[in-house]
Amino acid sequence: MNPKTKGKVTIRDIAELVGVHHSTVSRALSPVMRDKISPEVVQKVERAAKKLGYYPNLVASSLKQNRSFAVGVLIPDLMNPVFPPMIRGIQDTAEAAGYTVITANTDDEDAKERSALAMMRGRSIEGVIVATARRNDPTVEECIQSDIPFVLVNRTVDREDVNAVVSDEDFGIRSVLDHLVALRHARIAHVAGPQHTSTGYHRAKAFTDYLHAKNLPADLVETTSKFTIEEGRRAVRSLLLRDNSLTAIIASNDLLALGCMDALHDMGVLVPEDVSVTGYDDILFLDRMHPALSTVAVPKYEMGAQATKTLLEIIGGNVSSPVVLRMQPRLMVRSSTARASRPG
Amino acid sequence: MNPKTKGKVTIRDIAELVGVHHSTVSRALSPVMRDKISPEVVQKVERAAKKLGYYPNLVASSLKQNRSFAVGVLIPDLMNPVFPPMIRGIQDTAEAAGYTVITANTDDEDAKERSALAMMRGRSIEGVIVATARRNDPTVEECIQSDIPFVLVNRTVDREDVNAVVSDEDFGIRSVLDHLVALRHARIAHVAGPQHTSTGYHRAKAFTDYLHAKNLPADLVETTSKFTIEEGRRAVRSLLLRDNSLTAIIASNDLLALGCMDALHDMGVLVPEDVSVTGYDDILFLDRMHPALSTVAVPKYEMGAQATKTLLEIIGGNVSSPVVLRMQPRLMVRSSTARASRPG
DNA sequence: CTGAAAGCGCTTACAG
DNA sequence: CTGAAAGCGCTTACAG
Repeated sequence: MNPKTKGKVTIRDIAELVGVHHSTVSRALSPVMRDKISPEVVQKVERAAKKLGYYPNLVASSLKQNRSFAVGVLIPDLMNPVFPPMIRGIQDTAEAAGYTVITANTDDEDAKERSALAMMRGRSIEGVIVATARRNDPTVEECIQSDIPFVLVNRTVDREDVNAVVSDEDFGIRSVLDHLVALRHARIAHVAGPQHTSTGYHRAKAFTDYLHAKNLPADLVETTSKFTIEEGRRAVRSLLLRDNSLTAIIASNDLLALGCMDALHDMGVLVPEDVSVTGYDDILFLDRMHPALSTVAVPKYEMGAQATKTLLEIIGGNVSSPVVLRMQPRLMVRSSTARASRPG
Repeated sequence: MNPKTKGKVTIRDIAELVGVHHSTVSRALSPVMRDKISPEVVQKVERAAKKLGYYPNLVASSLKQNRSFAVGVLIPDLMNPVFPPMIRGIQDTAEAAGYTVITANTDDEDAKERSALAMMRGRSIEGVIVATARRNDPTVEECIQSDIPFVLVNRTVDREDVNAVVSDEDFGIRSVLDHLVALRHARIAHVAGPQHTSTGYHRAKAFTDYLHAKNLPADLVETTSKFTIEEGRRAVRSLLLRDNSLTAIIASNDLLALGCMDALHDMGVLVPEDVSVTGYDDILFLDRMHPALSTVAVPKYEMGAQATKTLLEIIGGNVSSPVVLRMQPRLMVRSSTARASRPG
């Protein structure tokens, strides 16, 4: 049962027990080399391995093969509800391919990002999935410089020669605007996310582009410095101070939208009777809130899974030229949006 | 800038550049061995390392030292909102001590649990934090057998010679019952969690113990097979079929409570006017729901942090005798509980 | 089909 | 204070 404590059984112990060279044991245990070994020996080795409670030492194997079968993931904060589904998608896909994933939280701080990447490089990760990218990102530059395979997810960078899996922000924002316009809203505001992120930037751009195309005013934009509830509160107050004729607010993500609803509630403004509010991402439990937040659902799990598949292909050398994959998001109409209180 | 691509710079490259033996480089780069090397050499080595863009190969170092500076974490599912804060507590604490964490989802399936542990052992993790324990758990037995340092978190096992960080279930359930009794509830039901988990079991036990002590009936207990919303729905229907005089339901966790509220809503039973409902854990956004769920808050981040500290101490050889740490939970009264509709 | 040898990049007693 | 050697547990050309 427990022949040697501390899991110190090596390939040499098996070799000794079976009476062959340890290189033969190595081959017998390797799925790809196994067919070069006689079936009887393979069987003996397997039995002995089981009997001794052998676990292959992956770190020795990594060192020799110069592969770690590990990938890194950089996210801002695990506690932000957008990420768990994305990471689960990454983990499931990586694991199915025999890879381990190492996740690090950067809190969107440059120092943490650098040290996380350094740690990952030290662990010889074969590639990295980056969910923390800013439009101009030093970490991404480092990956390019150092030839580390990487795929961006959720956010991307301005340069277009990289692999990325993002949501189609333009489509998402247009769906929201179509919906709001159909509800007769004319004074629509935007609580924009940080402009150094592709999500914040492209959603804001989609917003103004749409309104300009329809000859509607696009002056009601308040930019935030972080995708947080607090920033959402602040933005709404500032917006209402500037112009209280607005009847709808499109927030750049759900957390900002939640902050908007909080502040509106505090000011006695009713959602959706007085003002409609929308979010983006479709995080957990939005449908149970009061009012239930209308939002744009992005396929978080699938994005993680897809990014991982792409990364694994790059690692495998199937060097498709860089491509950004735009996943189609879906408008979720719930009860935070209604007919405009003051139709345009 | 980029002297060698692919991060292949080794200690030998530095040695060559500086003109010393590679073992000297190793010493100069090691915080603990550094003082055995002349300051000038140390400086030269550091400069050369920076110039060449050197990253220490942690896998080689691990192999030699037989330490990996990595710990494993076993959780059921990252997407269950109880876990992200716990894992963040684990990651922050581990990282501060120079450790990397590898997380695996087991979906409470035995096969996944075993293969996850096998993978972690292969990666020479120095210890593991287990959030998936059943009261009688083969994985825990394996850790004991194999002398793998481990700490349980959230759930524990029946045997008491293990380290565990859990919430004080008895205290938590008593707080809820005190609150409900003060609101004049007399027919109180319990939607119990799976009895093979310590949380499900101890919360149920606390429930019946309390009522017995107060000479109140404790017959309204419905046991579920999983901590899920669906099981919560099912349990409530079954409970109401058995006895519709109940005025309050204590669910074993928040997900079950959410399911209870859903089913009650579908049946036209008002919460809290007709029936009060409570949860356990205090997951994200409960305060924004409708009605806001009263629950027992457990310090998830702190539990993760504490479990990690304990694990690191065990690894360090500071073998305090096994101790289970019971963190004090806190009753959060919100709007899903109110005065009994039919006082006892 | 199998063995013997070399080596992945480090660390660390052992000398000096 | 520094060098030379050995070795962590594997894998894999090279022979046979």
